[in-house]
Amino acid sequence: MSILFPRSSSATKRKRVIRELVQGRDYATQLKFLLQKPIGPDGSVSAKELVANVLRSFTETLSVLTSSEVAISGDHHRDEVAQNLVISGEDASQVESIDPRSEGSTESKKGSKDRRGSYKRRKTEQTWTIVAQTTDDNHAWRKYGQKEILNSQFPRSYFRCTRKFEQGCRATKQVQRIQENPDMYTITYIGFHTCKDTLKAPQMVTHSETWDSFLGPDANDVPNEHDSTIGSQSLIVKQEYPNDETDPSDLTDANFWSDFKDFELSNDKPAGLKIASENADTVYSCTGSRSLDMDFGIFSSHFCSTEDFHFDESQLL
DNA sequence: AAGATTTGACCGCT
DNA sequence: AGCGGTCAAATCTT
Repeated sequence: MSILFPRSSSATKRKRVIRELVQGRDYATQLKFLLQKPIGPDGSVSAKELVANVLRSFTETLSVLTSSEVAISGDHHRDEVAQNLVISGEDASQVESIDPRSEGSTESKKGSKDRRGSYKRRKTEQTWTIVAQTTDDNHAWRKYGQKEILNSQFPRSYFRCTRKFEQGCRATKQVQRIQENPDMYTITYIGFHTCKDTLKAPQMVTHSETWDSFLGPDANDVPNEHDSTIGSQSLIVKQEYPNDETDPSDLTDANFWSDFKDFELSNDKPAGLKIASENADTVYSCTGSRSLDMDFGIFSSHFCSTEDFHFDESQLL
């Protein structure tokens, strides 16, 4: 990979660029919010598209910048970045689609120590975290572990997709009660669902049962096209790109999260243009630069109106 | 009986 | 060394 920013000289410059871009995008997000309020059935569409393009432009730039940051870091710094950014091309060590144990297991695993624990950590997997009142997210999960966590009063539970072995779905999540507020859970999703979860998790999120209710009455500005395709069918289409092939109509994550900001804005927040509230009931943060097309189902029904999203841009800096 | 959960063991990573 | 993620046998639930 090529190095776009010489590390020593341009590090601060790079940060500045990113900061400015982030800021600019936030402004565009706010503008978008303003535009969509007095929405005329026909009038504001082009303006919205314009703003969406601005947003996308920022997002793309950020994406390029940040991915080059990955390229720069060929050292320990890499891990830190990798937590936050998608690594192009999956780590070869974790591409197993189906757990090798499930079949074969021909090796002598009984006699001596079994092979439990011999796995590759999925460090480069995209992760995102929410704080919510429910752990239910319309996906079928199978609990596979629980751990006491240091300095944490509540244990952390580990779940994998029930389709892991059937379909090689690699999605996992971790759930932990919040110490300060035991009614709430921190839920960390790791990896995307690549399964067709027909039983519990309809990937298709219908408009009426999700965003409408989520957004409230006057949040009719349902995402479309690049702008924000959350919950719309185009997301489902993107399941055709389960890995990292580039989907021309792909959303970048940041675009995606920007749209969640919109939801926050158009939700229960009074006209104030607060993008990320520190005291939000629900914080949403994301790592990874891929679109979240596999998992919109999780947002569909459980983000109650008091919840907020937060895309933590500071992770990029 | 099959699927889900529990729980101690195992092991990668820092 | 020890934390945390995963495994898998035992147990529970449906």
